[in-house]
Amino acid sequence: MAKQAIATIRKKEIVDTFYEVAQVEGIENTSFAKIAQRLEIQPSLIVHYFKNRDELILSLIEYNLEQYKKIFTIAHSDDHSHREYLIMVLDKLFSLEWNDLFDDGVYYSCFTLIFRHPVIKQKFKELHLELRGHLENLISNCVAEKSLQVENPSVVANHISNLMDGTYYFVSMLDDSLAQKEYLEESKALAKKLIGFYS
Amino acid sequence: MAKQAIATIRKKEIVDTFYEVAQVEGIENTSFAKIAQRLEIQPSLIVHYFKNRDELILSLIEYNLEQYKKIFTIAHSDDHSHREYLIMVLDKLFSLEWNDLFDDGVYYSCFTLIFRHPVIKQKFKELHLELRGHLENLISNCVAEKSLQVENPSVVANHISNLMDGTYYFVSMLDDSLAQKEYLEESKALAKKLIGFYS
DNA sequence: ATAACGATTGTATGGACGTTCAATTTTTTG
DNA sequence: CAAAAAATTGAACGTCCATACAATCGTTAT
Repeated sequence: MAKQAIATIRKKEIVDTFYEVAQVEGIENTSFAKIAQRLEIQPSLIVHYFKNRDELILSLIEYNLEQYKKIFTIAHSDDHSHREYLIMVLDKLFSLEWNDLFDDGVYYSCFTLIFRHPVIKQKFKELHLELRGHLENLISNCVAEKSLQVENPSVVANHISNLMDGTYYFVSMLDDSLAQKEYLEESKALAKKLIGFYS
Repeated sequence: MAKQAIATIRKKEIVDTFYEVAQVEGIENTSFAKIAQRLEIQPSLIVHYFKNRDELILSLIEYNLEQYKKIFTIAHSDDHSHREYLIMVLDKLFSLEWNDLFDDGVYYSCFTLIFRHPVIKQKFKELHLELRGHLENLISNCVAEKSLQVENPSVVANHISNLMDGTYYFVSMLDDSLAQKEYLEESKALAKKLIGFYS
């Protein structure tokens, strides 16, 4: 195997394993030693690739944010109108599909780092602004298509995003996934109402 | 001073100092030694009062949740109608006054513990359900008073709460407090709209 | 007044941590 | 095939940590 490939794979392996361990133990309790043990390598090899712990955490965060972003990606086939597409996106946004993409515990743990690390804060901010901009565009498309009447797409995109973020925050405190779904449905209904779509 | 009083004061001192250090260093980097140093006592004295780290963290969380709860407490004088009171509460909920009550960084750090500690999860859940119930009551009072027309106070209380939680989550990524205020205002406007109050 | 008790100190321990560095193995390059 | 470079090992270091424990000091109760 080419060396370049080895380096890339190893780095990915290490970040993945960091993620796995962090899911169970929490980021703050995930050490080089634990990651190395699970990978059956020496801790010093991790240092070889990541130099120090901060760099490793930053990689974890970048991985996390990439995953987060994926929730928005639905193939936009020409079969659908912008309106239909927007509805599909909303259905996905207020579903439990996030769980397949990332672990809430790890995600929120990374998030808390924004309060002490300006660079991380910036990354999170950019991601969220991007997603909100994306949602705004979808709404604007519908307005242009005249399939939707929304006065201020930007504001509505913010409202829906806030609603969504707050709903996930809340349902993460619930153990019953049925109850989670109901709360998500309730919020989704409001989201649709906000764009003037009554289901 | 009575021994009982000393014990109570010391415990409070320790939790307060934990909080202070955690604000700057993060919970995960706040050790017995650091707390002790700031208080000019021996680390072992902390152990004397808290037995182990988990117990200390639990106390921190309880302190945090008490503070959180305070945002809802506004004296309800008889001078105000339920409707006026509700508006006052909403104004407060969507203000930056939370910052005076607790540190967002510490709060979210505590929150992330819900994903690995069922007891903590339960505490957070109860708090939020209580606050949502409280808000629902305020709305119901207005409906009874006939100063508001809301079909389902419970659902609307959830919507407003989700909106609020999501808005704070989002504005914590912003550095500019003016921008924070604008986003909060935007969300507050929707909250008022949701109860049929147009300002 | 003295015995008991809680508050506090001081010291010690063992373990985990991040990181370093030199040595060794494996792969690539010329 | 030899030399260079990268991957990996293994051992070691100093630091900090949570916690244990025995000793002391001060207060309270009898």
